Amino acid sequence: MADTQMLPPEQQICFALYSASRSMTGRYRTLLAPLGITYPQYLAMLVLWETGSSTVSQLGDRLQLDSGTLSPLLKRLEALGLVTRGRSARDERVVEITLTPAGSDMRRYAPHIAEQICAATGLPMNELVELQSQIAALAQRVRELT
Amino acid sequence: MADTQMLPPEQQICFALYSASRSMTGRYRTLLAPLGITYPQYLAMLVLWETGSSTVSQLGDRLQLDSGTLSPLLKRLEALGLVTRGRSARDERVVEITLTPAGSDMRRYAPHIAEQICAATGLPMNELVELQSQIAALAQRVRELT
DNA sequence: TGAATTTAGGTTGCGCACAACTAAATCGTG
DNA sequence: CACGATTTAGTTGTGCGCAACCTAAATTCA
Repeated sequence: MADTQMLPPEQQICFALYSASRSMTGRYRTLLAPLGITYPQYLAMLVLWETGSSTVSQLGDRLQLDSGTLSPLLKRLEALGLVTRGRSARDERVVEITLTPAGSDMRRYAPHIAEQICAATGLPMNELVELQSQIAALAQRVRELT
Repeated sequence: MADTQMLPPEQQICFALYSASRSMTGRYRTLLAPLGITYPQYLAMLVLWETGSSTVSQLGDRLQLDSGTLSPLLKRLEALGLVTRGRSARDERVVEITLTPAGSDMRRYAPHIAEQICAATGLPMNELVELQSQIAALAQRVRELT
């Protein structure tokens, strides 16, 4: 267990993740500015483009976010006219988030954004996929420590 | 450029980084709770344990954070009695952040924390180092796109 | 030397994250 | 069926991140 002792932040895995995540989010900030949404809002849109409609807790499961984050975020997407929020008839506890036509239309910009992001990494697609899966596996292992 | 088109968030590199970063920070939250500091505060302490004393902009360069984040963060560390803040005599624009004895003492807990974090990744040290350097390189490439 | 520029740090405002808490609806068991 | 436990969202409060803006001090250089 040689020298985990006092590594500088630059050589620690968590700082690499923290720093890389913020760098990538900054890239998204530029790309998403014309759409008027933030990166976490874009993540919610990605799920909705796939499902058409989701409950708050389904979005929370997909994005690993709780209602304290999602409730105000989804209200902002509603204020932008991209989604509607409404209580389920079957179960009044549940809030269904549904894309509006404007929200669906926005999907047209997604391919261009994804392409720009991949280019920004400077990695070929096969390496990108490999790195992605390693990081996702790491996240899951850490998350599952309760 | 096969299918960057509409991948779900779970298969995108940025979401992996974002999710992994939050998982790891959550782990640090548990480990740092006894010390009463947050992960970003811990990062500042790591730099100060190495240097003894730094200016705000030096900390900003190391951690890639601006004064809008660091100024209030450092005031909180000062309120906790871990650092002192004072204008440089040579250059009145510069604020020097210096460890207090209590701040230096806290260094004793660092090895245990680093060990717990490495264990939480579930990776052997050589793989951890390899992954860290790939992610750090990615972050730097993205950051350097201006 | 004195005006323009640069640099260092701080403030404000907004949007996450997350803990802790609340209210309402539903479920499960006796 | 009753009633306690669980589930679902929302609210509040704190601490980041970051853009935009501000002030003061130092530097440049005409």
